[in-house]
Amino acid sequence: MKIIFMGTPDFAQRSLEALYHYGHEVVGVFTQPDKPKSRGMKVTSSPVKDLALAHGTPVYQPVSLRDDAVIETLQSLDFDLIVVVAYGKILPTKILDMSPLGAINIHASILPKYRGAAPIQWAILNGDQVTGVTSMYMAEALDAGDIILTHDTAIGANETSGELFERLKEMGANLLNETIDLLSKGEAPRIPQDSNDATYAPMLSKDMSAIDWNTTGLHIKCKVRGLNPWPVATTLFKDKVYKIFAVDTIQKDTLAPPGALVSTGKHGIEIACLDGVVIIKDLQASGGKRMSAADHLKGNSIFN
RNA sequence: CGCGGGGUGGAGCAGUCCGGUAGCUCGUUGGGCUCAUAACCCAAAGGUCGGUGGUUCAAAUCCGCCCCCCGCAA
Repeated sequence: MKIIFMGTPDFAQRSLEALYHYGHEVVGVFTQPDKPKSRGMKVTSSPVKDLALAHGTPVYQPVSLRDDAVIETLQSLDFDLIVVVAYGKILPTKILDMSPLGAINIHASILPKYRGAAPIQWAILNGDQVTGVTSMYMAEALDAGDIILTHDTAIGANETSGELFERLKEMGANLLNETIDLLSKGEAPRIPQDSNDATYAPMLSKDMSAIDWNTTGLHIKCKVRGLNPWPVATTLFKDKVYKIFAVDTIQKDTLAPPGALVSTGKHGIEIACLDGVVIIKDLQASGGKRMSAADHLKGNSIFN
């Protein structure tokens, strides 16, 4: 099948890789423009672009899709289907209508739950035990198109957003392949979403990093897992900010008020919360490297 | 040239401003104590102080250049 692929981050890259792997003809790739990034503000290209170039596929990086030049580009390409995975731009209906077999999208949740930018993280933040990936026909509204297929998976009790990301990336790529199979046979179902069940997963931000110790241990653990690897849960201790990468809840009675230090040891740093004690196992002080709580305690006595 | 922090025995840190025998906590090894121990006591091994050039009688420390790691901002 002749496909135009639109995507940007590594999650999308994996799906593009699957398209190449299964022998589809990728006639063009759209991805976000190169941007100055990270230390030194070096101009960086997206993972999708890198892979496309490695395969000799033409790459297009329009700033806006509402541009006649984009329409002309698409008209010049011979394709059957548009596949969108984490592109980061809204596709105008004008473009959706140009595709003979339509446009499909891979989304990292079981729709209609968690429409939006950060479905993986919100599934963990909310303490869900199951999530998955969905393929759908694209519609005008955000992630509201008719569903084609879904695959679900259990979320591990200690799984972080980063780890779940890696797994769903694989599942998404496989789901894409199955979906295209069905489409090419004309057997793809079209199941409307019930918008009444829809929930939204907005982009995460640094503003939500601070841990509120006046909540339950389970809640705190979900937050730490969900915000790892970005933006990472943080806490203020003696006027210094610490990034918290991993915690566990333990059964322990304490008279210490939420947020207070209970004890330290090889196993970690124990902090009181609303319903017990949370043990910090992996952290990073400002300006420092990430390390285990035990290592941190060796040269930093502030917790003692 | 976006802003800032840092590279010191295996690990985490101090010492750098005000050059002059490299220190702390943990770990490792050996020994001791103990019914016993991840606890305690004693001892030992282990570092060209990121690299390089310079200043100096003398550089972890001052100056130049380079490499690597981290945070912010995007």
